[in-house]
Parts: sequence; structure tokens; C-alpha cells
Amino acid sequence: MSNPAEKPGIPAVLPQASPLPAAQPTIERLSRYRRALKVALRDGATQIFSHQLAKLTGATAAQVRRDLMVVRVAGSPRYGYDIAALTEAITAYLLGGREGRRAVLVGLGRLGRAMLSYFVSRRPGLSIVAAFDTDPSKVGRVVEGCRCFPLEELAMRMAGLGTAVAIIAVPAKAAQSVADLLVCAGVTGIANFAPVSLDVPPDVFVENVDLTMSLEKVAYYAHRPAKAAGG
Amino acid sequence: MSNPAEKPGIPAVLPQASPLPAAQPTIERLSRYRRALKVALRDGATQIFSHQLAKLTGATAAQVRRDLMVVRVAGSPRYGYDIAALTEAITAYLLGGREGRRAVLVGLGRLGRAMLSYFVSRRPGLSIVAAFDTDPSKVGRVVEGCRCFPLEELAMRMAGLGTAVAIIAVPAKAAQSVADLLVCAGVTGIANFAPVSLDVPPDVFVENVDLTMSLEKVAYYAHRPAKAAGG
DNA sequence: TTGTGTGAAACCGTTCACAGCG
DNA sequence: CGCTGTGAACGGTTTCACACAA
Repeated sequence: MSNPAEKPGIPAVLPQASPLPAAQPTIERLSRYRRALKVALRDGATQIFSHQLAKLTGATAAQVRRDLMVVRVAGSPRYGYDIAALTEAITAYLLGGREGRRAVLVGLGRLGRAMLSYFVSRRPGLSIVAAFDTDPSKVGRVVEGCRCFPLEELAMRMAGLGTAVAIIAVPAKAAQSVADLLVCAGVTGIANFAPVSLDVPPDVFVENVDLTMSLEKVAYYAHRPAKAAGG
Repeated sequence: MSNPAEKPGIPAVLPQASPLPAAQPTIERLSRYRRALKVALRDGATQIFSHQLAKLTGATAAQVRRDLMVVRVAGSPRYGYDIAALTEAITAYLLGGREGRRAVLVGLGRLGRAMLSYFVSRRPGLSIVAAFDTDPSKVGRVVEGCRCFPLEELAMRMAGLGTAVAIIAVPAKAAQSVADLLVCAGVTGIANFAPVSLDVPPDVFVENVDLTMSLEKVAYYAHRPAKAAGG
């Protein structure tokens, strides 16, 4: 964590090695930048300007430049940013390196299976390595290349997996108990698709992906004058 | 839009009839309050305090009270808010009345079907009344009680439906052209599940539900010290 | 006395504007 | 000359704090 060249007791002025913290909206946009950069790279581009990346992701040029400060990649006024370098830097920043992160999925209902196929088809730097369910008809099956285990084995299996990320796609009633299990198993980040707010320790991050809420928001703004926005 | 008792040219000081505008975060929380209130009502409660509603939804009491200002429902210091009245007021505010809003779904892949079953099983005040797809094997089928029509018929069918809300669940490549079709058909609110940012007129609201982004955010915070948060 | 309703303050993210550089 | 990097200003949301009501 500490710079070797750093004098003892005197904090480094520019901590180059340790990643800079960033606000949640910035993290979200970095993820979009990453995807847009991959597309641009596939299309044959090698450099990109902030205003181009902005247009691709629905942001502003100033916003892009501000966001990119945290990943510590310099752009040139002449050629813009190097797409490959920037992609790698963002990947390292968000996912801790090229190999990405591993996640587990709890709940193999329709939504869970949709998530599986979604993340198997594209390789977003994040892979689902195991699934869990209580339904005996699902346990043992291999869905989208991912084996389903009984929920009781969660703690045991997670110990060897070393994954900190989990997806909850179970009915609302079961979500809290699943969250408790996951937290016990060492999970520190949860994507929660169940329509309940989970009670977890403060060091565990929960992202509530609330489909009902998203649709109701759209319904609200569909019937009011409002600026277009992205979430 | 104008109050009948209002003097001509003089704006009403307190426009009671027309709904107050609210910020996006407030809209999102109102949706969560609505769901929590329904659960509380089903559990037999009839009144609720702001701090209780806050605990149920992961907000703070002050936040709840501030949010509820826009729906113009008064609570009593002794008994709190009337759950039934509050639910009705929020429903009216978000969805324009008890009957709710109608939406159409474009794209009957795994994600689209998951959305269908999700919104058929619970009745969130929002119903999906038609689906569209280009795949001939899907067209004509009735999935989860919802008929699938060919995409070419979208404009024609939407004319009679009078729906302003649409869900895009098609591959990224097709999303923009589908959005164009929907906008032409009069849609003013879109929930976009495709991982691209859509280009739409400024009066059309787009909510990007970006599953990759959500998971990457979780992955990021799973490996950093951060406060738990809900989105 | 506890909780509501709400002005006012604090906070945080976005936008502006410009120096610096290729 | 146009773009990057960034301090500073701005605007909006959250939080505070307190008058008021039951």
C-alpha cells in the first residue's frame, strides 16, 4: 500500500500505485466507457478523443476527462487517448486486472437463467463460476456451462472458490436468508434482483437492481415533461 | 392545467391539483415506498411512521418525509401516515391512478421472457400488453399470457394501444432501430436493457438498465472499502 | 414527548473555464 | 489551434435542526 520511495511518516503527494477512490456515478460511467472502447477497438480505431467517447456513452467531454483522472491514463492533445491502454487501465481499476472477477449466482429461475446466458454470451470481465438453488430439479444440472449446486452447499463450496461477488435472483421471501448465507461465506458485493432491501453489514456493498422501480420510473417520466437521462 | 379559482394571469401560490415535480432519486424511492407499504398493509398494519418506512426501504426518516412532500399526504405525529391513503397517493403520482399504465415489450429472448414472467406474476401497477419480435418462431405465440406480434406490425398495433411505455430487450445491434420505431409510434418512455446508449429526442425518457454495469460496480465495491448503498 | 413538515445548511457531483502542451 | 487536465464555480440532493401539532 505504501510507496517504497516514500519517506517514513510523510504521505506520498501523488500515490501512483494505489488506485484513486471514485464516486459511484464515476464507476458506472467507467464501465460504460470500457464497453464503448471495446467496440471502438473492434471497429479498428486505436485512439479516441474525450468528446468521441462522450458521444458514444451519452456523457459530456468534460465528464469523460474528469472520470478518466482516476485511472491515471494520460491523453495527448493531438491524438486523444490510446484505446488499448485506456481499456486495460479501466479494466484493472474496476475488475482488478485482465483476468477479471468471479461471481456466484443464487437462484436459477427465469431471471437467474437469463443472467447466466447474458454473461456467458459476452465476456464482460466477470464470469459466473457456480450457481445455487434449492429446487431439486435444478440441482445437478449444468445450465449455460455453469453447474448448479444445492443451496446447503453454498458455504462449503464458496470456501474453495474465493469469490467476493454474488448475484441474488431468488424470490423476495428468500432473499434475506440467502444474503445472510453469502455474507457468512465472505461475499462483500451483492447484486440483488429480489425486490426487497437487504440488511447487511456496512462493509458489504449491495446494488439493488429493481426492475419494478426502473419500469415505474419510466412510466412516470413517459407522462411528464422531462429531460432524457441514462441510468 | 390551470386552477379554475385562479385569477387570470396570476399563478396559483399552491397548485394543489397538479402534481409537484420531483427529482429522479425521489421518484425511485417513492416506488420503493409503494412496494414496502403494500407489504406492510398485507401484514396487517394500517399506519406507519417515517422511520419505519425508512428502515424498510433503506432510507432515512428525514429523507422519507422530504420525499412524501411531493405526494401531498399529511401524516399525524401521533399515528404516522395512513398506509392505504399513502399507497394510493403514490400510485396516483407515479402511475396516474389505480388502473396503472400499459407497456409493450420488444424482444422475446431470455431476458424479455424473464421480464414478462416477472411482471405477470406480481401486479406492480404496470402491465405488459403486447410483445414484438422478428423471430418467426416467436411470432404468434402467447408467452405468459401475452401475445407476440411481428416487429413490422409495431407501428400499426401501437396506434390502437395508446401506450407510452416500452421495454427494449433486443440485442445491442438492433436496439437503436427499435428505439426509432418506438419513438415514431409515440412512445415517450423506454426501459432499455440493451447495452448501448440510445439516441432519442429530448422529450423521450430512457432508463438504461445495464446489467453488465451493475455487476461491474458490485465487483468494484466488493474489493474496496465502501459504504453499503442501494440503487 | 414524540413525530411531522420544512427552511436552511452542508455536501457532493457536474459543469465551466482556462492554463498548458503537442 | 484543439484537446487535455484540473481548480473553481455552480446546481441539486441530502441532512440538519427546529417550530408546530397531536
